[in-house]
Amino acid sequence: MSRSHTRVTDAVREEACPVTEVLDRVAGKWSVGILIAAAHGPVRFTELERAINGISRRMLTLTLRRLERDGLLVRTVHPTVPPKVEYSLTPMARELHASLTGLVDWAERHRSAIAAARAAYDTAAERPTAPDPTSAR
Amino acid sequence: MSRSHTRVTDAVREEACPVTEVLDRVAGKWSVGILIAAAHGPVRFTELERAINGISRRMLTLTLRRLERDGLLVRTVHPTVPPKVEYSLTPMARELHASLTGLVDWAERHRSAIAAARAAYDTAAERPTAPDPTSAR
DNA sequence: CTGAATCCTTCAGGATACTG
DNA sequence: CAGTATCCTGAAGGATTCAG
Repeated sequence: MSRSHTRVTDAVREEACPVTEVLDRVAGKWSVGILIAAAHGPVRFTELERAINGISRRMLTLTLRRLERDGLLVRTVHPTVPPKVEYSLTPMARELHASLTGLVDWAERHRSAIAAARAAYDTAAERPTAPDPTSAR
Repeated sequence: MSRSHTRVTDAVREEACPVTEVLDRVAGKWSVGILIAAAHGPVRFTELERAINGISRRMLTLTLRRLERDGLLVRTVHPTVPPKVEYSLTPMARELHASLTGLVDWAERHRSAIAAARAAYDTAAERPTAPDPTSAR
């Protein structure tokens, strides 16, 4: 390991602009979903599992751990049988909520526009050299 | 390929909640950086390359293409020598700007708190069974 | 109910070199 | 200047199984 491959890269990843830093911890495919789902009060593991729609048990656990590690979630274990674990947002995470919903809101508003742009772009890409329909059939 | 591996998964990825959709296009390590950098007017390729700090030429190109494809950036080629290409935000992307800066702002405010939380979490993890120093040495 | 462990595939992304 | 092409590695994430 460390075959002169991660030298400057390491420094950049660790030190780089805050931009990268933000996304690095909200970057997961499920982080935002979980944060939003947990916004309206403590949520149980299974609740999240069913609320998120498509998440695997593994990824739920992993993402929860990461969010907990970064101080965005607090994990409360109720020593009962069966076990009951609740996750809630920290104050820090609550501050993030506005931006997050802003993001989701934006996505919903422009969902179709984006799909259209995508389709248009892809269609154009399939016609590398056909900008002149005047000449043919 | 397609060994009954991506069936339900596909449907989920394509159709799933808007949450996943948002992040899927802002998810890249550099997308947000580029969007913010381009917020204050048309930006040239090289300008971005030097502004972003750490991005490779390849990733810059790829990310630009993806953002263009999703209708967040417009690419304007000035047929000059040497070539000059400018990227600017679409109105749609401008609406996103507030949330994005909100995110970055949040990150800067809590950068140290997150680092601390992380350190604390990791430290705790290294002491699986030592919550009681009253009993020993 | 709430995970942890293992295996495996895909893909983002870095390094490097070449081009119109 | 503004890319494109190729190679390669690590990390993300899905499926599945085992456990307290």
